Amino acid sequence: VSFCPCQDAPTSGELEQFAKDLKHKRIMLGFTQADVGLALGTLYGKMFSQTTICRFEALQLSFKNMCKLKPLLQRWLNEAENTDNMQEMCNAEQVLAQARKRKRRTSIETNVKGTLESFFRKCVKPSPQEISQIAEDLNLDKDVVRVWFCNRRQKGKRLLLPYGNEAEGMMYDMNQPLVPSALPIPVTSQGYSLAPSPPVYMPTFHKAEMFPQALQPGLSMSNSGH
DNA sequence: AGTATGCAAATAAGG
DNA sequence: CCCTTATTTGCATAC
Repeated sequence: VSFCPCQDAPTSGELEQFAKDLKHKRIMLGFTQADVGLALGTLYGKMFSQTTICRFEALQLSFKNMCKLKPLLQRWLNEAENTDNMQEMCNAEQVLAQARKRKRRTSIETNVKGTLESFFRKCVKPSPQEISQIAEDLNLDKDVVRVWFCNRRQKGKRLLLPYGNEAEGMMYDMNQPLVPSALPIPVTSQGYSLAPSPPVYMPTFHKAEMFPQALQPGLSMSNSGH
């Protein structure tokens, strides 16, 4: 049998409340965001970074993502409030290092990135063999290079995407397929009304951050060094 | 010392 | 296995 990923589909209001609660109690109990992320690892075998916990508390994740993480954090909160030996859970990283399911994020050095860029200019889509070669040359993992090219291609397209304009309306409809009816919003019959691809949660109403990350503030081309 | 954030790795899902 | 598109996550570092 299967079970619905979104068991009880929290409402945006519930999420807001929970996030607020979590943060408050977390601080009361004397834990940092990093502690929580680590504890989730010992609790579920899936740890998270301080960044993610931070974003959860600030409701800066997509609605779906918030729903997915809520149960985990809910459980952490319960454990933590029961004054167990939480301290240990936050330090058992070594023993449960396998708790890290996700591959560690690789940091590619600036100069190496430059080299990759030059390869990219020569060939946007290298064959597996070529990728292996490049990987060897740069002393990187083959998959790291392969993924780099995938992400690079994706970025290329993103920068090329046509954006109508950045009107204040914020009603981004990107590209409506071929729907004759010019309905601004698809109106999903739910308490949560956002376009097909809700980028970020958006508690009340902000104005920025409507776009995932494609829209960059002002300049989006060259990046002045530092 | 924690927490926020920009950029972009890594991953999920359908081919 | 690899690609693409859409998203999730986190390193690094600014705050």
